[in-house]
Amino acid sequence: MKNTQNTRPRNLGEVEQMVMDYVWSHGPVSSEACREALAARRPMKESTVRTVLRRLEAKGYVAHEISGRTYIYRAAEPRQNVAVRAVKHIIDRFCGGSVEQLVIGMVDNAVLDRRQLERLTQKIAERKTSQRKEAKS
Amino acid sequence: MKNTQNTRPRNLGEVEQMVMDYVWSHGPVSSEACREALAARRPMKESTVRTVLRRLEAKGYVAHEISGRTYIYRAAEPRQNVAVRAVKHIIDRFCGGSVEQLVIGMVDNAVLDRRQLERLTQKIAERKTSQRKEAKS
DNA sequence: GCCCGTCTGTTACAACGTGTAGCGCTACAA
DNA sequence: TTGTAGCGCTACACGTTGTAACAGACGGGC
Repeated sequence: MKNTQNTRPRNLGEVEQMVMDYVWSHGPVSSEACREALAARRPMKESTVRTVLRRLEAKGYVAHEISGRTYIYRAAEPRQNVAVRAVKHIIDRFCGGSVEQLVIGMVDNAVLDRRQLERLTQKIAERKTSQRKEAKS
Repeated sequence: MKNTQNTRPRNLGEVEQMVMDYVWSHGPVSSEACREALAARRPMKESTVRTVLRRLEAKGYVAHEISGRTYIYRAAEPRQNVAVRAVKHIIDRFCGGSVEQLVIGMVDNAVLDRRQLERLTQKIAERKTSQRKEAKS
């Protein structure tokens, strides 16, 4: 419904990931701001950053608005959504859609423990009731 | 502890994925058997399949044993483990390790519903008690 | 013992993704 | 008007993946 860009949830490269992390953490940024912020860990020319940002936009990860003459990039989607989609993809790919097997595996691998799961179940129960209106995707 | 091959959980390509799916579904296979099985959906030369299999082995996804003169490939790890590791990776990368946010997001995105989660909590409770012996990685 | 078919190892190559960046054009400020 | 900040376009090197040919080795039948 909003898949204007690409159909495949392509992974991000290392630099792309770094940039996205920054955009997600600190709201809207200009390419220069971004470059400066990452300069310590990864020195890049400004044009490099811009290219990355542009590619990220092509992939649908960010969108830009223009402030004066400067492009201000902001995340198109919150981090969490991307994570969820990525996980969904994994589930489809590896588990044939069975989330259960995955979650069980997560518990077995100590990624998730029972206590967390219980808390989650609760939190989710709340959410669920407060938003059961929309059921179409 | 057994990371003899690579450190990064590189993604599989499309064909690699298909091959892995086959290996995971049907136990140990020869490259020829694999080729034949996938021929319908994707015709490939036998040498192509072999290359893919060899690369998968280099990546640590499969291992081979020799039967006569033929290489028999088998999955090095069950599907589920790979899925879990992939998810773990996503969690680290996107959620700063917070599984909760992710799972909540999954529910919000209808990837997981409360009923499933409840069932899971139960199943997991069982598992947990029947294996609390091992706590080391 | 020799030849053949079968399997494997090696090598190649094109397409694509990603990191990195230069160049030139435009528009605003002095 | 001219300098300069900021953007689009283009390029290129490198690694990954899909695809495959070719050559060497080995085991079996004649």
